Amino acid sequence: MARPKKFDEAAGLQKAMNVFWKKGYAGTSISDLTTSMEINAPSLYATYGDKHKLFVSALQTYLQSQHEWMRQAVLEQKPVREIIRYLLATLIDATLEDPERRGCFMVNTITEMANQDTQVFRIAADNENQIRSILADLIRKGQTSGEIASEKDAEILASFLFINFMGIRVIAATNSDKKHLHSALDAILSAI
Amino acid sequence: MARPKKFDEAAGLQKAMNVFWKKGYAGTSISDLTTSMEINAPSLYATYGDKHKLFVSALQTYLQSQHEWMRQAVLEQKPVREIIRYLLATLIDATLEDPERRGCFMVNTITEMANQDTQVFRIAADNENQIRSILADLIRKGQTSGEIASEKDAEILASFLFINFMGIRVIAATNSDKKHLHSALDAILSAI
DNA sequence: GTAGTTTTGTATCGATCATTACAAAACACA
DNA sequence: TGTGTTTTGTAATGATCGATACAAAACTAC
Repeated sequence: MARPKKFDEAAGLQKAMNVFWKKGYAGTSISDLTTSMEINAPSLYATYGDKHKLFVSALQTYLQSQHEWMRQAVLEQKPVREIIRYLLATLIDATLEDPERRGCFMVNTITEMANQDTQVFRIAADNENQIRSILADLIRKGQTSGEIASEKDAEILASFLFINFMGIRVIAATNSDKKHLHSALDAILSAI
Repeated sequence: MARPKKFDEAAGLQKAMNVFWKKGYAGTSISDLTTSMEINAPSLYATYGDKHKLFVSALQTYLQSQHEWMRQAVLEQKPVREIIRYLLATLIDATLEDPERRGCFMVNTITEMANQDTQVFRIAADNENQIRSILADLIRKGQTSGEIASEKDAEILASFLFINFMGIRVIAATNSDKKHLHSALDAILSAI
């Protein structure tokens, strides 16, 4: 019935995500996006809406893959502490191995816009709740199996872990000392 | 010999800092700055250089006050754990009480630009070294006084604390649950 | 007062910003 | 082979970007 699209919508969104991730919202121009996505501005607007809508879509794409990865890791049949160490260690390694050192797209977005963009603020708050919930479940699992002292408050430990997730993402953007970062994991785990 | 300046240079820098802190580097326009600083563009350029130079000056102003505050706190004649708790608690409260929820200017800058601006990268790395050094000294003080187990590695504990400083600054930008954030401090301190 | 120096205000620079009008191009279906 | 529909490419919109040219204004030193 009509001329078909020349590009893959999901692939374009992925490209957009990578640009926003690297340069931030304000630092990314439509020209940056059309160049990277290899489409024209009218196609971008027709397909993804305006810049802000595309940004939100890119962010949610990122969060989905992030959550999926975390849920996968949590399902593993391994000691809970090992899972937690794996999560933290993988965050460090991923950040250090990224040649562009982009850190965490969600953290970058929070620090850039959460205080000025209510939609972004809600997404960030929602993300925190989801991840804290995953972590709290994991800790409760460790408590029922006896790996973690059951007197401890799982919600608080989850918050503590979440703080360290965020902190590691920031530090690893400027500190390249892999050994040093990994050794901090021992301190983190000692609090659990 | 000449017409004197109508505005206070240091006060203008402070105003600029507050704007950059809230809106970030890319998100701040020269117009935003001249409006807030109540000077004209030519005065801004003549006094502070270009936008990037002004930004770096603002960031260094921020870091100086931050370091001064921390060095002051560390000098207090109180138990080391109390000092650490005070530092963390004050960070939480300051972030929550800021009506603009700007978080930490250094963290915001790292996540916005450290991967694209070598000067900012160096400033961030230098800041990390300074703060980690202050924290390591504090921990060593606690070890000589017997408050902290001397088997522990002071440098690693300092890194651990630094991670939590950064993490708290990010979280407190979107999570307003003061009680909850404060209760996470117990977990942090339990690792020391 | 006058000369010399610097800051100020105005007005503008070319470049780029996000967004869109418009028409040619490319397909599906008849 | 048309007809209808949607995407594409080009080109442009007004607005704003960072940065300055220029001259009037404001001060000090003489």
